[in-house]
Amino acid sequence: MGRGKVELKRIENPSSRQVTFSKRRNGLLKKAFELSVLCDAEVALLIFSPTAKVFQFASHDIQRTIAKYKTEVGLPNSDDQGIRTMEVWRNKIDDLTRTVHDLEARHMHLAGENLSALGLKELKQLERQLRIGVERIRSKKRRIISEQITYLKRKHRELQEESLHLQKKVKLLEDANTSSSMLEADAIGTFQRIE
Amino acid sequence: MGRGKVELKRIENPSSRQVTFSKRRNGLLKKAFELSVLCDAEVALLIFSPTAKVFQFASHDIQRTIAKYKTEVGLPNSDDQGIRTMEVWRNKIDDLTRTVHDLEARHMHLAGENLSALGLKELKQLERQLRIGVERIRSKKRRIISEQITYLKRKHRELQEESLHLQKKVKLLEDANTSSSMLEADAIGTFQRIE
DNA sequence: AACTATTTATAAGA
DNA sequence: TTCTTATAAATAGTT
Repeated sequence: MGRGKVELKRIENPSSRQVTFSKRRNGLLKKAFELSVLCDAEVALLIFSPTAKVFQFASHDIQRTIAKYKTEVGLPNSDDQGIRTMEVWRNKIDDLTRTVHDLEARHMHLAGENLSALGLKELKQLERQLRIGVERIRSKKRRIISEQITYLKRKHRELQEESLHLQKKVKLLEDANTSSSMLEADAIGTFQRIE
Repeated sequence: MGRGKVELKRIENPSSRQVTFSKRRNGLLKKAFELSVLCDAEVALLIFSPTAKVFQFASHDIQRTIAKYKTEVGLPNSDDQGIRTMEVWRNKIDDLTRTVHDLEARHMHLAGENLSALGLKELKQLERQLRIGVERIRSKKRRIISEQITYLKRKHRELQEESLHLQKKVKLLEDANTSSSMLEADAIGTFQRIE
């Protein structure tokens, strides 16, 4: 409808494409509106220009129309999917929360708090657990201490030996000093290096 | 465009409304298509007939177009909101997971396992904690046991008294039996009730 | 943005 | 629904 027939393909000339877009967009919006009025239809029309501008017509609330469409078409309505995902996550959170509560309760029990709900049997078991724990910790402590003692003894021995060695050296140097004072500087240098 | 001009208002005659809907719907869909091709535009068109039938045209993926529209218009894009909610939940899950790990580690320590990473200081503190726990548990145990003993003693006393009482009753009945056999049935009834 | 020659859409009728 | 056709409306190309 115009002076010439147009081929159904992208208009290459950018400016005439822009003009045509503007004209036809208005026509389309108008016709969408007319359809909705004349025929009592629910219409939603979204147009993005190539330059990413948005134009829209909606005879009713567009959110609702879109939601209705999604339900109607029965696509994996992203909302539904979201709800399912949410449920999975909620379950995960519930699980974790329960685990945390359990652990906190156990922890309190082990700390000897909040024992009111426990019976004699549970208390006995708990005590046994704690005694085992204490024993293990003591044994670990003993091992650490014994290792430290071993280490310190060895260190002590080494230091003693070194001390002895130095003593000898000092003696030697003192002897040398009495016979020749030329060696003194050198000897002191050696001493410092060792220290 | 037609034999007569039409007023822009709902067509009252249902059948002609239906006909007009059908014709104009096709026209609209066609024009939407043409716009998208000629002008390289992204177009989405949703039409619900009054009878709730859906018709649609979309030049691109309609879900994406809708999402794009929502973002563009800056409405509380349900996707974005969902993503934000998800992030909050993810953080919650991370927090809980960390808490669980911490608690499990503490628990293992209290059980005297996995002590390798701990130093002498931590071990001492741990031992102290456990000793306190053990002491509290023992005290609780003692209290329970003492309560049980008290209860059992009382019960024992009560039973002794009851037993004595019954013995007396039996004696009484035996005495009565020798003097009058008319009372026997009644007496047995009483006995059973008490038991 | 306006104009106008043409094409296109469609109302009414069959 | 579909086809036909007269006519309204839209719009391509021009100014």
